[in-house]
Amino acid sequence: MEKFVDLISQRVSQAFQAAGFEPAFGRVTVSNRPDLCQYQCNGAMPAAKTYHRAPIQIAQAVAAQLEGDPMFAMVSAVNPGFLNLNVSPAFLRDYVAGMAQAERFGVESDPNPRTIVMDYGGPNVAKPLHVGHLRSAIIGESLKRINRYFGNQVIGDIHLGDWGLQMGLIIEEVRERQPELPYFDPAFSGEYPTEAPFTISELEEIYPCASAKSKVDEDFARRAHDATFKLQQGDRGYRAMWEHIMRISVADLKKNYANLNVSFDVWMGESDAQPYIPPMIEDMKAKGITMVSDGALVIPVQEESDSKEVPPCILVKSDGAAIYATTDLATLVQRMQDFRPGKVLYLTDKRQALHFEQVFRAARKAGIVPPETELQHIGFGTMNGKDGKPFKTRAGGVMRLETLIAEITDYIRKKITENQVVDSSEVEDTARLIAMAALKYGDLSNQPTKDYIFDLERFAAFEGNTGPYILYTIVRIKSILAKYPGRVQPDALLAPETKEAADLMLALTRCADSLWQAYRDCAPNAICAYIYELAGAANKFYHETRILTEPDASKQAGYVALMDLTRRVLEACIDLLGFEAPERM
RNA sequence: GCGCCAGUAGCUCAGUUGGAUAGAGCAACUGCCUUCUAAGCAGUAGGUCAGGGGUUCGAGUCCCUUCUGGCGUGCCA
Repeated sequence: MEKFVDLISQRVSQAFQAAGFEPAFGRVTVSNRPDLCQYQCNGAMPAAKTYHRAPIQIAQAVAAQLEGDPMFAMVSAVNPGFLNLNVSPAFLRDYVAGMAQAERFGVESDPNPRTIVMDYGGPNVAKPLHVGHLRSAIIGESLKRINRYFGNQVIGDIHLGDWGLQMGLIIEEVRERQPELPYFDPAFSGEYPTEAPFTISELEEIYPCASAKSKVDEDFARRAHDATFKLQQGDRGYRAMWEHIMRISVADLKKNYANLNVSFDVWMGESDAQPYIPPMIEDMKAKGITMVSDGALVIPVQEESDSKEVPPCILVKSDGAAIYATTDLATLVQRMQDFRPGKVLYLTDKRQALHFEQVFRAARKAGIVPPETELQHIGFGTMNGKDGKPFKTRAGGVMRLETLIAEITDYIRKKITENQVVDSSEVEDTARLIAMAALKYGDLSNQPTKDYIFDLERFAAFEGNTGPYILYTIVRIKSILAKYPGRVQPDALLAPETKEAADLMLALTRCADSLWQAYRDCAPNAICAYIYELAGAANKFYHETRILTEPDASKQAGYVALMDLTRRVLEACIDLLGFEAPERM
């Protein structure tokens, strides 16, 4: 379906043309003065410049063309040259009824869908997920769903950090603790044990311990580097140890992401890209785009138009080892080969912006991606504590994601238990759903690129602009629908008789605009802003209209149809954000 | 040093290609539950849009400049 505001714009553009002006001036927007009108067109003012006439005269001429049009209930030209518009109840009703019966509310897909590889999550194996991983997971999951909604084929790849120095650190630390293990015996030629010599919780303790040690103990740091190198050279024992680490860690990661309702289609990692590195580097050398600088092999990526200095992309460090840029490039080679994507979208902390700029330029120079394949990096901001500094536990450490989720869930569980609306058997599931809504809405309602302050009590509050408020609105509607004895008939919608009904319908018509904006700008926050507006309109209507006691059956059916469509739109939107609503709360 | 991002109500944030009186929420205060979930609704109060200059009929929005904060700036990821 054509967007509601576009239909109005088209009509007003015709009127501009009929009055002898460029139709392009007829663009209509949602009114910023809802007390005066529903929609406005400001085109008469720029047109005044072109045609050397007073803006109010132009507005009046256009208004005259629209006189009596069934689309509008009110058209007026006001000083200095605004065109104020109200749509007619019948026109509004028909559009909303069309939405109710259309597939996906009449929101059109992208006419040029692509295959999109999304790189998000990015956890390191053997390190517990912490709050720093939250944003990538939440924003990534939402963008994946939004891109799919518009018809793209999206492949979500977790891109595990499974090949860097941290693997050497872990291996070296395990060796210090258990030197007798066969993995460390170069003479050992038998089968390695199938059971890992550590559990997930031991593994999670080993890494921070080794990492701290490497910062004070130079000799240990050097041995960890050696271990990393040996692993990368394919040492049999180290490889077996690495596989243990991977198996245990990935199982734990899957569990944790499942708790967040975040999923990936592909569980590949840095290690999977390794085989692509040597041929890729040979190819780059053959193309003559590399050079040796300070002992490292690099690709210069500085461009004439740069206002800043862009350091070269390092492929091979002076010690002969690969670096993350190398791995990212090789991963790109792999992705082009496996998926032929039209777009590769990366979600990481915004501090990596320069790194991706370098990698993208190097990839273009090396011809790894064709010109038509888009490379995009979305750098998101940091999640800060109430003090405005990166979020920490009270003790000053990094907070684990599990802990954070448990804290929010506890807080919510306590509140819903006090309210006693939810059956005790449903408390746990309901608390989890509300906690997810609180956490995800709290994050997604901010612009992805900005830092934001995480405040448990604010996010989990049941009032104001929060996830729980949205859920509460849905639950209230569901409650009415459950008590309504008849069947919901989308076509029973009636033209609005009250301001509340008209405002709710107008809010519903804006669904497509918000979803498109979220899609175009990679901005789930546009959906949050929209459903907050829609939920507000729904609550006002709910408050002003008695539905279940309405004696007129056709009016009642109309109200129910309106409520049901509102519920469906809200539920579709929160699904795109990655959470869902309970039956009661 | 250079580059990028940010600065809007006490706090947390919106603010569409430049449009009318800069919007929400929280906190504060005031109303509304014998009636579909009051986790709601209605209202009051709260602003030098960091400062200064410029472009424009019109600037939170565009340009210049100053200040403040954050981040980045070749061998960590």
